[in-house]
Formats: sequence, structure tokens, C-alpha cells
Amino acid sequence: MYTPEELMKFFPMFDKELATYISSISEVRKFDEGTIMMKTGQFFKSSMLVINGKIKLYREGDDGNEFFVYFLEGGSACALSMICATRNQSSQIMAVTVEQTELVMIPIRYMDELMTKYKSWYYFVLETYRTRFEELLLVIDNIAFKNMDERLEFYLRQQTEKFGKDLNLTHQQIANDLNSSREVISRLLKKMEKSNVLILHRNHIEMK
Amino acid sequence: MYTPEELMKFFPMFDKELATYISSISEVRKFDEGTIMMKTGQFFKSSMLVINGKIKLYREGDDGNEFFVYFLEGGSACALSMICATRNQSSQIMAVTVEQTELVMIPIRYMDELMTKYKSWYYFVLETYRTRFEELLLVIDNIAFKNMDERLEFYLRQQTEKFGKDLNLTHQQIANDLNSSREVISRLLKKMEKSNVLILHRNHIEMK
DNA sequence: CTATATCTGTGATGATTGTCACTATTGGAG
DNA sequence: CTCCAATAGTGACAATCATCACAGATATAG
Repeated sequence: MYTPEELMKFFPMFDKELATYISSISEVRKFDEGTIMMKTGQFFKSSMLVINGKIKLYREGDDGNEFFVYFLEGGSACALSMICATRNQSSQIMAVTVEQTELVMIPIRYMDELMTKYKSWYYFVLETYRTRFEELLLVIDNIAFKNMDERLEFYLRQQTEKFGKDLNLTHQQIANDLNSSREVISRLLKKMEKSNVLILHRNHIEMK
Repeated sequence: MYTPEELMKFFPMFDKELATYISSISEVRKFDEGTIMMKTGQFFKSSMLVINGKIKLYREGDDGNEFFVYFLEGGSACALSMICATRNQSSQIMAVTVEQTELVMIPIRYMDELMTKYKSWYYFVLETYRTRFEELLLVIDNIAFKNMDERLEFYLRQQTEKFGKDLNLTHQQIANDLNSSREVISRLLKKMEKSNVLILHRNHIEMK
């Protein structure tokens, strides 16, 4: 359980009243790294706020491929969980924790009240949606307009922002996230190493 | 101007009270085919509801390419205009009318009130967001996982749904929408004609 | 320390898509 | 009706990426 003050540290856009209310109706749950949080077609009973940790969201193709979409981090909320919870609809995306992650779970039945009584909640929801929307548009830009080398660069920059300059990733993992093949990624990484933007190690890429 | 009753015909999810209020505060505007409704980086002063007509939303690449994302039709709302209007942020997408289109414009200053006083408005906003979100995910699926032939099929199905079996499209226009090249589209269309799913004419494709 | 599974590097080859060059067709302006 | 600009068809070739094959490197379990 988090106090209203603690909640407001993670979610500075909440006002006191809202934080107090959420603190009183929500439940905190901790998940280990690698936990599947959402599966395509699953329904929600709660809206989820991320306190800390990281969740990787990805799309699944028909033939079992995956495609990385974005991360959720502390201070953000799962847009889909907020809406699907509210409208009782199923999700269309996969989510897996990539670190130990703590979530605030707000049961679906409080959504109407939160939305109509707390302006800072509704601002938060809209803002969450807007940023996710923009992230999706950015993903579309990348796959629609860019070649694999640029997409890989973008991907590595993204990862560096979230995890720092030392990335514990295998070439195969990257290839999965970009829906490419390991050999292509290996070759492009080699090229990037030659042009001095990173150093390759086993199971590990060091960005410069 | 539309009466509350008329509004509710286009937006059946509105309750009487909401329709009455919107009718009293909004302005109706009519746009000719080919009008640019939004440009990347533009700000909104109003949230927009589509009464009738069609709006094509597309993304612009760095080098001036475009990439079709989805259509807005009568009874739907522009998710971005709702949020950007509310939060006073700029849009990230281009929108052009492809038919004569009538819009209900709701000035930004009424957003808070609508959101907190009218449950059917806030349901409408969330539902709008959810469907747009899913459409974006579908677009991502297509470019991430599918080859051009499947994407073209999907595109033509989409167009057929909106405009019927007779599509007034040139190969070049399709190539632009899919960010491909005219020759590739021509060849694929020829193949589809041979496999008997459509008939090609000049400036016009007849789906079967 | 050694064995082994996993990860990485790289050449060869093929599939898909993009680009260039050119021709043929046709709707519509004059 | 005639001509022209826009549209469409198609072969040749290039670029990108996927796939196959295999060799070499290395972390770690025993």
C-alpha cells in the first residue's frame, strides 16, 4: 500500500484528493521479471498504474512472430487497461515485465467515479492516451519509412534511454523485437561497431 | 446547426442531455473535398465530430512521403482533436477530406465541463480512443508482418468497405498510400486481376 | 578443466521490393 | 476529331532483407 504522498511522488500530476482516493481503493501488486501481464484477447478487471519497474508491450503476428511496440515505466499507466477496464473490452496486445514491477490496481467499478469527480484523473487518462498514441505513430513511421539500419539505431537509442549504455541483449532478441532475422541484425551491428557507435560483446552491447 | 435529435441520430451513444448541450455550444462547418483539415504540428481550438463525409488521415515521412493510416466517417470523432484540444497540444498527423464533409466543432473551453458532467461524453471519448488505438495496431500488424500483396489486399478491402466495389483510384495513389511504388502496385494488381478478384480499368478498379 | 549449448560472424543464394527506361493506352481539353 | 498529358504495362537491374549453411567463440554447468 502506498500513502497519498508516495503516490504523488510517482504521479506528480495527481492532486491530493485524487491520490488519497486512489490510495484508499487500490491494491498494490508486485510482479517478477518475465511475468506475462496481458495476453491478446484478455479482459481486465482493473486499471493499472506502474509504480516502478518496466513492462514491454508487443504485438503478436499470426505465425507467432512478435513485434516490440513500447515500454511502460514507473509513473505511467497502461492506456489499454484504463479503457478496456472502463468499457469491459478485451486487449489487443501482449505485455511482459522485463524487470520486477510494482503496479497499483484500481478495480474497474471505480472508473466512472474517478473520471467524473477528479479532473486531474481525467487529464491523466487523456495524457496517457495521447502519449501512447504518439508512440504508436512513431512506430508506424519507423516501419513505414525507414530501413532496418535506421530502425535498429532507433531501437538501440530507445533501449539506451531506458536501460543505460550497457544493453544486455542478444542479437536474436533484437531481431525478434524488430521482426527481422538474427543474421541481418548481426551484420548491421558489426557495421555500427566499425563506425564506432558501439562495442559488441557476447550477450551484451556497449553503446558509446 | 443540428437539433439534439438530429445529433443523436449521428451519435446514438449520446444521451438527450448531452446532445442538447453540444447542440447549444457547437458550430457546424462544411468542408469541400480535398480540404486539409490538419497539418503536422498544428494546434486545435476545437474538438471535432464528423457528421457525414469522409476524412483521410495519413502520416508524413521526412522526405515528403505519405502513408495512409485510417478514415474518419460520420458518427466518429477525431481522437487527436479531442485530446490535443483538451491539453492544448499539437497534432502529429495529416488529415484531408476525401468527400464533402460536415463537422461539429466544439470549442476547447467546454471540454472539462463535457468530460465531468456527461457520462455519455466520457464514454464516447474513451471509445473513440480505443477504436483508433486498435486501428493503429492493425496498421502496425500490416506493415510489420505482411508483404505488399497482403497489404494491398487489405487496403482494397478497406476501401471497398468505405466506397463500395467501384474504386476511383489510380495505381499511383495506391502506391502513395502504401508508401510503395507505382510499378509494384501495377504488377500486384495485374496478378489479382488474373486470379479474378478484380477488374482493372483506367482510373478505376472494379472489385468482385 | 572440459564439454556443451548458446551466441556470433560471414559467405552464398533467393525473394521481395524499388528504380529506371521505355512503350502503349486512353480520357478529355480544345 | 485530334492531340496531349496522365495512366498503365512491362522488362531489366539494383538494393534490401531473409534464409541456409557452417565455422568459430565463449559462458557456464558439471
